[in-house]
Amino acid sequence: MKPVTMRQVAQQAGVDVSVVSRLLNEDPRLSISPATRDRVLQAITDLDYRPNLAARALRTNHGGMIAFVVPDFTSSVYAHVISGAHQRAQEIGYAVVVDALDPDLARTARRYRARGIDGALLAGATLPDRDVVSLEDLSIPMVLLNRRVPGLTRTACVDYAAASRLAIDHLADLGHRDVMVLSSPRNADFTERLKAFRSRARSRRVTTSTATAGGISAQAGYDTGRRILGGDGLGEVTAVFCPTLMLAVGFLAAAHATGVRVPDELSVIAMHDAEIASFTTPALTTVALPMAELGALAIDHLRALVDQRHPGPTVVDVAPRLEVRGSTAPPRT
Amino acid sequence: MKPVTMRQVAQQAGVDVSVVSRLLNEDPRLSISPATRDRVLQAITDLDYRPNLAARALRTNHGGMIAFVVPDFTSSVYAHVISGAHQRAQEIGYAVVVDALDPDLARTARRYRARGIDGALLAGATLPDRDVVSLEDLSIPMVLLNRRVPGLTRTACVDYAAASRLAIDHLADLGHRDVMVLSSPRNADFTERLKAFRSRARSRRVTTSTATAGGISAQAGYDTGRRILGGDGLGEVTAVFCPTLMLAVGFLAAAHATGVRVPDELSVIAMHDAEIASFTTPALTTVALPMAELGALAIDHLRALVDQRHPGPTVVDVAPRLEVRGSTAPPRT
DNA sequence: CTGAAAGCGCTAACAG
DNA sequence: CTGTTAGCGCTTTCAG
Repeated sequence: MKPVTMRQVAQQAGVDVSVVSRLLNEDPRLSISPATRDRVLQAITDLDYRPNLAARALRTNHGGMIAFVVPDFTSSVYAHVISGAHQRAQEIGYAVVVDALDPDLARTARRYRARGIDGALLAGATLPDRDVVSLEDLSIPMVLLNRRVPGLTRTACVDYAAASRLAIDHLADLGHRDVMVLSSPRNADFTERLKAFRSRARSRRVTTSTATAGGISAQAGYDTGRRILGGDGLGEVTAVFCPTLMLAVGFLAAAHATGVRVPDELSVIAMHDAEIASFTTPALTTVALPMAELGALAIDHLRALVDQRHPGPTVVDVAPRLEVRGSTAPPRT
Repeated sequence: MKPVTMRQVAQQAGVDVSVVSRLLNEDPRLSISPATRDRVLQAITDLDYRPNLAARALRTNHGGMIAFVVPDFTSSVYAHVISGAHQRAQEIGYAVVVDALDPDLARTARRYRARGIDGALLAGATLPDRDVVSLEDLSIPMVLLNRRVPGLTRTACVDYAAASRLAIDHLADLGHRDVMVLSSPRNADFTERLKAFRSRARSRRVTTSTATAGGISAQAGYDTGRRILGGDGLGEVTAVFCPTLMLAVGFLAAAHATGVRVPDELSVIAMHDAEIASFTTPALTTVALPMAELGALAIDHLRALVDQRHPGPTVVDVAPRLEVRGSTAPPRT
């Protein structure tokens, strides 16, 4: 009934617990005879022994857990990130705790410390810059996801520059010269991708204008769409870039509602890809980003910090991919 | 730098650690003078003391964590459940670990036990019945989500009977007499809602037929839609019931692709609601279910088990709600 | 009403 | 190459 302890393993193998412990932790300066080693290993499997992590944590201040912190569980943006993170964490023996974002990071870090959580991945799109720059002196390491802040190395990002290149090049190649981008002041992680987008636009001699949306939801996209398409405001604009998938879904619905035909009158392209993009009408052209890899690499980054190493900023090395579907076409002449 | 220990608190307050401990744990047979009590409480806040949960776990075999186990992180079905579960867990001082489903529940339970995870919530739609019935004799308690198995009390479900009543009544009131339901053999949790749906249909004298889909994804819905709508197979059917939202999204796209007009020629209604339902064309009529409450009540159920109590099956008491949108209308005469 | 003391299962420094 | 030992921070029984 009660779980097997290391003591029992040692007894069964006829050695001391310290031998078992050092074998399990691969202590480099342990030289063990193959015979006893085998006996210990045998005992471990025979008894189906599992180390008690609470005891280990008590001893080492090292609980073998990382936290994944999100501002909102219901926004599915991070599903793929967490999936990749979980898988990698599992491989290196860490468990993943999910938690809601508390703006007081110092307090959060202390809470985690007391729980045996060794580090945290932060989906901190809504945090003010000033809270984020002081990530270095928290009581546990934290890595910021998909957002860059000057002077901060504790970040892991996908390659928004490459993604923006893909999006702009696609539009420019189709002949678009005037693109509107949706923005959201509340989402600090947009700055990254919008900056990259605008910069690439300049080099392709594409003019960009900006419309402000009230968030990242489909509703925000819809409202913005109604506002823009409802008036006479489109002007020379022949394409719209949405920095988020749901924003594009809402925008598309607004286009439908106002009778603006996509892609005949207006092209729409979104950053990020998910199943839903294939099932809107028209299906959405998107730039697919390697979010699972982001999660995995963020775990590696965090683990390095936990092990007292000092990695530079992580940028995911898997290339973004353009998914051309029905929402983009050459502009009407 | 190092976290404050109970020792320091005791020292500061001029008492023994055991007093602090018993105060913190609200030991019933501790009578403490208000004066010392206050001194201790003061010391705790002054030093910003936080109990070391690893130490407590070691002592009590009780880590203050629960696991939320899903077959797949990227399917967003459980976002609201986990949100409600997390909130409730937080309120009672539990942390939530997320994990991927491993069909070997006994092994999982032992792994969790070694980690200080006190119990688990199981999104076990894909588990065979035989694995699920023996939930009672695992080394930690587990509660099955949204699925009922005869003889098993460790479940927490929303009220699919009420939800089905809502769906059928809506269709029947509109005048539909012949409804097709989408099913999926791989998803054992469908049986519950489909049974409820068919039973209510009988009492409203609505005929039901069944089409088998290959899963719960939009792609599955699309493929099924193409198969059904592409042929000459609709017959007398004037409405389709989808037991999952994404299935309906895909089905709608198939209707569009095959030129079947929704809701003029065919009504579509889905179980479960999410933002996307408002932004399809036409917008989807759905039955919204209280998934966050399900999460919260599942936590309560699990906590009762952890505390050695024996609750009966949990059924969420918040009523489902019909969200009438554009995808349902009276049948064409 | 409060203190002393043992020990949960494990790690790591040191001794043999 | 292996054993001894001293705790990590907390809970809990038993004495005062």
